[in-house]
Amino acid sequence: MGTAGITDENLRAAELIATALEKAEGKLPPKKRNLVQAAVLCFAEQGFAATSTRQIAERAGVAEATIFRHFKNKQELLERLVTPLLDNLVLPELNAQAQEILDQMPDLRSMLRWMMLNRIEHAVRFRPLVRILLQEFPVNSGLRDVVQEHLAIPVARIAMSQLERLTGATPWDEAEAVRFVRIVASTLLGYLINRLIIDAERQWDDATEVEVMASVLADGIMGALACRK
Amino acid sequence: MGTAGITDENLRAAELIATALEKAEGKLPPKKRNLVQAAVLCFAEQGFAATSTRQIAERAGVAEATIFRHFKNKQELLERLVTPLLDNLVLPELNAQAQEILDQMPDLRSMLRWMMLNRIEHAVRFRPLVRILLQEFPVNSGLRDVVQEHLAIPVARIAMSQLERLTGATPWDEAEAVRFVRIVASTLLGYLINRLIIDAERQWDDATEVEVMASVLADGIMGALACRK
DNA sequence: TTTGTAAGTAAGTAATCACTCACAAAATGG
DNA sequence: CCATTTTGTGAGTGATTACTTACTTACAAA
Repeated sequence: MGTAGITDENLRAAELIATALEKAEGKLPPKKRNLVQAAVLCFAEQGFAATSTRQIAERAGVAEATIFRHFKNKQELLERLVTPLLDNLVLPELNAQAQEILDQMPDLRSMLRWMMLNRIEHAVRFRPLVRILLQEFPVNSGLRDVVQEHLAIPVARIAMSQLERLTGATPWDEAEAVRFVRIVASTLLGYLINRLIIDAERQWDDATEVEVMASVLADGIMGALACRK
Repeated sequence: MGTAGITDENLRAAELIATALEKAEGKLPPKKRNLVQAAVLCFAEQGFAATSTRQIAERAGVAEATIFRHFKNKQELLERLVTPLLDNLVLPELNAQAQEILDQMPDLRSMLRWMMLNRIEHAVRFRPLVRILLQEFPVNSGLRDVVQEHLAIPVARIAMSQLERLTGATPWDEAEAVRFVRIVASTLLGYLINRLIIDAERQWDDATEVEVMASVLADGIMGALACRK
């Protein structure tokens, strides 16, 4: 079955997300755990506004009122799903493990290659969460703020320092660096949209794809810096 | 006022969209025209699912029933907004005017520069439409099909032929070319998301931004092709 | 055993949803 | 002028919405 694999993967991802949430909030009561998993799947499949609380409750095998025992409203259910995950899962791992490895990368191309593979791996594991973020980002200003503060800003900070270290560009032009970071982030984001949403069924060879992206980006950025001089 | 400018721009864009729609469907009855404009604005601001038919009708100064006089349901209202615009506005202009100019571009970098500036200009003019497409793309499969068939495929075809002409790469590796097209499209899309959604208030100097993007991409792609040999 | 609290729910609430219908006004064509 | 079609609407439809209330059950500490 074409989609069955992805459905299975999403189920596993939802469990992963619930477990990750427990690390932030302490052990969840069983029905609250079910609720979280069901909500993740519904929001990812249909979007936030198109998902009803009744639907979430049914999928979780729980009474609708149980949702409002644990979350004050639907919006809070969404944000309490996303925020702790970004804070307790994406960021610490980014700051601790990744920072060290990144600092050992000898050149821009290796750094980009490792960073992209690492991010893709995570996005695939937490696919439903990524879908929710992509969908709700433009329309849900509460969520947009969360993503900006808890994801975009810290990531940009790390990216800037790595770029400064590896390009050896002096004097350091911050405005231009922001443009480079945006190009790299856009390339990765565009790949993820293809990989996770548009063409999720296809067998993707991440290593090959990343090799091309890292090569183009590293060459391009180095070239742009060189001809400025 | 910070947002007032954008609100005004959106109002003008909605009129533009309605006028463009008239080229496809013939002159619209006045209230239908109002409805189209109101729907565009509501969908762009809040998303499709979060917008009620009542809200659209009120904004258009029209009875709710009038919507269903002209459109068989809410989903059809959305698709009848998007499809004719892509077909009668984006595509012909892309095929006729642009193809000639593109063919005269001497190198990859100039081609990318012109193409990106051209697309950005259009995206800014039709900002609400772009927002709708970005928002509903992941969640609305009907709309996704429309965008794929009426936008992505034709655009990719043109991009591939230009890339083949300007890189002078032989033998021509189609799989690799798709990757290049994806990187270029991702870069442009990422810029548009920043420019139109995340940081819409800011004064953007498109020429400068495009110069950097075109430079990085052209250098990167040429470099990647060269070191393959 | 008592007491307090957290977890869970059946049965509601009023409001809102997309959509229909019967009918009037206006435009159109002969 | 009449006949027909198009455009527009007020007043509804039943279904569904997010959320509440009053209540029971489970469980742990005193």
